[in-house]
Amino acid sequence: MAYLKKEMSNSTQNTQADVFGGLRMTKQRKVVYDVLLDETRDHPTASQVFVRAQGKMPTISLATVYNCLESLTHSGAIKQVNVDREASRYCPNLQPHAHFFCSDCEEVFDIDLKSRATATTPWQLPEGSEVEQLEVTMRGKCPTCTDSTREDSGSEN
Amino acid sequence: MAYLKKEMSNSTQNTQADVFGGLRMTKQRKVVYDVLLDETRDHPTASQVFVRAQGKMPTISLATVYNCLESLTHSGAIKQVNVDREASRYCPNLQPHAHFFCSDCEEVFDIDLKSRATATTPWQLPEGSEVEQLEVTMRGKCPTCTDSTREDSGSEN
DNA sequence: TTTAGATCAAGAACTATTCTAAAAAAGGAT
DNA sequence: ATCCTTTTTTAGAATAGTTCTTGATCTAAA
Repeated sequence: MAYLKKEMSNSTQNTQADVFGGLRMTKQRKVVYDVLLDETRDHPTASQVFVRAQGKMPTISLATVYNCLESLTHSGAIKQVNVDREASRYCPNLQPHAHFFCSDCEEVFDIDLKSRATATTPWQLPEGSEVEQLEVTMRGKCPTCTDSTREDSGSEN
Repeated sequence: MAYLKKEMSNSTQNTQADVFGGLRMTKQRKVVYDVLLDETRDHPTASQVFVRAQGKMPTISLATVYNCLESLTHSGAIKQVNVDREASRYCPNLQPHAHFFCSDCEEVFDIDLKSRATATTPWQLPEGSEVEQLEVTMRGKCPTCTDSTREDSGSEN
């Protein structure tokens, strides 16, 4: 809940209005946001968010989930993650990070920057260009799947 | 045409069969590939490739363009580039590189690696993970658009 | 309480892409 | 060359994810 703030308007007392970056935090938006925070943190798609959100609020609609995901993304509360042409996924991790998709177990992992590194470090950017947004996605095998491929046994934890 | 080779089978003489990585180079595939090589190198979408291909071969169909782009991608002759949820774009540059999308002029630029750098350099990959594929896309303003924004004048070339 | 604007819900519409089925083309063997 | 098999092409239908539309509901402020 770290990214939610009470609105501190001085002339009115607020009712429902938790806001994030000027965005009114409605019941539905909160449910959607909570799904991303609460559950397995597995970068769910809109439909997956929808199903989980229905658990908390049975009347919520898919269109609303899309709306909420969009407004949360625009306000900067969450990030939209695209891999190839697959359905977009959503992620509440606001730190700069990359995404690793394991082609075996199909899970998504957040990859952090090395300390003191920036994502643009290895790239020869033309002078004068201004990078506003950067997305890095990797495909491959996660350590667990690399292990189990090696002999099909090796489950040490 | 650097990536096309004549098939060197020793028992048969070949007719149409230029191949790339085992892929038969049919008329249509060649047209599609040539569109990517010949023209403005602007990372066109499938529909744009289709229009340009029709210029060279009026009977070609959109489905075939999709087929060709897919087989060329799988054979490794070209790369598919995805940015957000927009239509896929295609690119014949096989060197490791990132893509920069200018939000002003909407053009796409290839960004090369700094010498001796690799794309994974800044990332803290868990030990044992195997990266098979890496995609880096940036959004922002290209040098030209940064310039012209600064004063709306500055056209020095 | 009224009002104006924001948000929600349900379903239709849209778009890029993939699938299907039949026709055409290509390659190999006779 | 001719037959046979496999690959490729074509055109249109189908699909999936997402966006749009419309009317209803909610909210904050007056």
